[in-house]
Amino acid sequence: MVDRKERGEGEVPAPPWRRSRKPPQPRRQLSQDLIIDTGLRILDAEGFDALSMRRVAQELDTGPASLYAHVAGKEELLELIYDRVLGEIRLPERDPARWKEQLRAYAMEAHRVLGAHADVARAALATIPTGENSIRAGEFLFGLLIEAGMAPREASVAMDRLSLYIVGDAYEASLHYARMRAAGMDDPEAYFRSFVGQIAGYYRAIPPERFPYVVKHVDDLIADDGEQRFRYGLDLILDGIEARMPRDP
Amino acid sequence: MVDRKERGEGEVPAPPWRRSRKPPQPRRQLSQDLIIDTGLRILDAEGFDALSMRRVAQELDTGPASLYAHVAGKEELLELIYDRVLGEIRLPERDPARWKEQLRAYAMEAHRVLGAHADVARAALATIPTGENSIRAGEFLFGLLIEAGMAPREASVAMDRLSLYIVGDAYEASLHYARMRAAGMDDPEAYFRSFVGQIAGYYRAIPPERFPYVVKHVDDLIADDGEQRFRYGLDLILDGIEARMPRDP
DNA sequence: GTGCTTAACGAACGGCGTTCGTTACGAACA
DNA sequence: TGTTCGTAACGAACGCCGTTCGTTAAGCAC
Repeated sequence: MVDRKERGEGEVPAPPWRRSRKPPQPRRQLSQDLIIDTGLRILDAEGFDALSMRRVAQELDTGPASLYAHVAGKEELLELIYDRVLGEIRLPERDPARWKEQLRAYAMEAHRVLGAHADVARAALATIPTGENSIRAGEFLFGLLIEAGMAPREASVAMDRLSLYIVGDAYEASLHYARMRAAGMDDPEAYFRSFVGQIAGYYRAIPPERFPYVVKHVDDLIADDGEQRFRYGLDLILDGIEARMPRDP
Repeated sequence: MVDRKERGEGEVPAPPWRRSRKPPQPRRQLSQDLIIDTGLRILDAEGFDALSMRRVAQELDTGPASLYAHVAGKEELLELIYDRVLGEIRLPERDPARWKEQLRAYAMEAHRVLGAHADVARAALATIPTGENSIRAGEFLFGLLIEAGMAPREASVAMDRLSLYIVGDAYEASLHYARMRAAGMDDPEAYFRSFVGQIAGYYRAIPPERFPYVVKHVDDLIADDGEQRFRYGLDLILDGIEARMPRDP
């Protein structure tokens, strides 16, 4: 069956069972890095729910199957994206004398980075920290606590709890972010006000004889924003760690 | 190809265009409660990923569409299940003099309940607490802190951070549970040992010149189990709160 | 130039949440 | 008692999803 292409009059179409010899495709060059970048871009721009293997593939002008040569699956992709974001965390030289200050600075920096890539936190909690940057952060925290005088075994748990707090808070924040997006808004400020208003209205409507404190202090329940809450909880934890440092005061 | 059922020879099937007048269906009686119960049962038995609208419907011998008369969608179903589980938390009479003790007991009780329904925590973080039982718990914590002398505005944040810690920890634990299930195991003890072994092996294989503390103290990093870690972090937070109670020391 | 490894790919599978339009039950009403 | 009617139940379908299979073709070693 010869198919003559290009302006031959009365061109006979190739029979359907004869698969066309493929138009000259340039064959995109994929790589794990490229896939991670693309995934992160989608995550930032459209949110966690929009991130799918198909969506990534589409962005790269290919089919979903092509990704599997570079990435084991969606879960691994999420872990890789997470570790890439962790790489944005800047770590100072360790200075054990100022351990508390440095621990706070680390937490705020991590909080900032996870906030900048809001939905990455949704991938974070699902992950066991085995990436390069994850270990890098772990070494920093672990080393800092040990050098400050804490026993390694205790330092391990303290580091773990601090990390859980940071990621847990970021996760919660990302859910609000998702709700905002779902509501079609894009100004966090406006969303915060509308959300807080809704909650306040709801709380004010519940029976005060059963839940007197909640109803009475609605305004206090919604007073602080995410940033202030994060700092408060962070200080709780840091003070607790300080109290456990040997020979501190 | 006629398949004649059960010894009635040559039974003529109804013509396809004549829709059968419906066999006498009892028409199951659905209800929101029944749906929540079923969902929780699936969650406990098969895990978060197994919970789907279709799976719930199948369990109730119906189609997924039938559920939507009682439940707005999957998200609402998850919130309802979560609130139901919160209902299992037993709350004591408030005794402000023993606020710290009661706060710890609450945390351990909540931890226990969320542990008993492992994957519910996966639904919990995604939820904004508006359920009856959620408010009940909030009223308890909020009231306890205020009666113990904390300003309502600060009590609000402290309660929020404590709750985040409890749920965040449960969420993390549930992910390990899911991994265990995915690995085909069903003994948490055995899983814990195998998991810890893997992590230890991995950490021991990383370059010690770059990550000296992590490599040197691998054994300390994997020493404590989830229960011990939870208590440690809980005490960090409670001590921090105590330090902020007016005229306490 | 030839063989071989392997990235890229098209198509399909089974599952998902949700919606649409229809059916028939049971209560309200005549 | 007979009829109407709101609505729970439902079957089917839509448009997604993650992943796998088998094929194709590009680039490299020889």
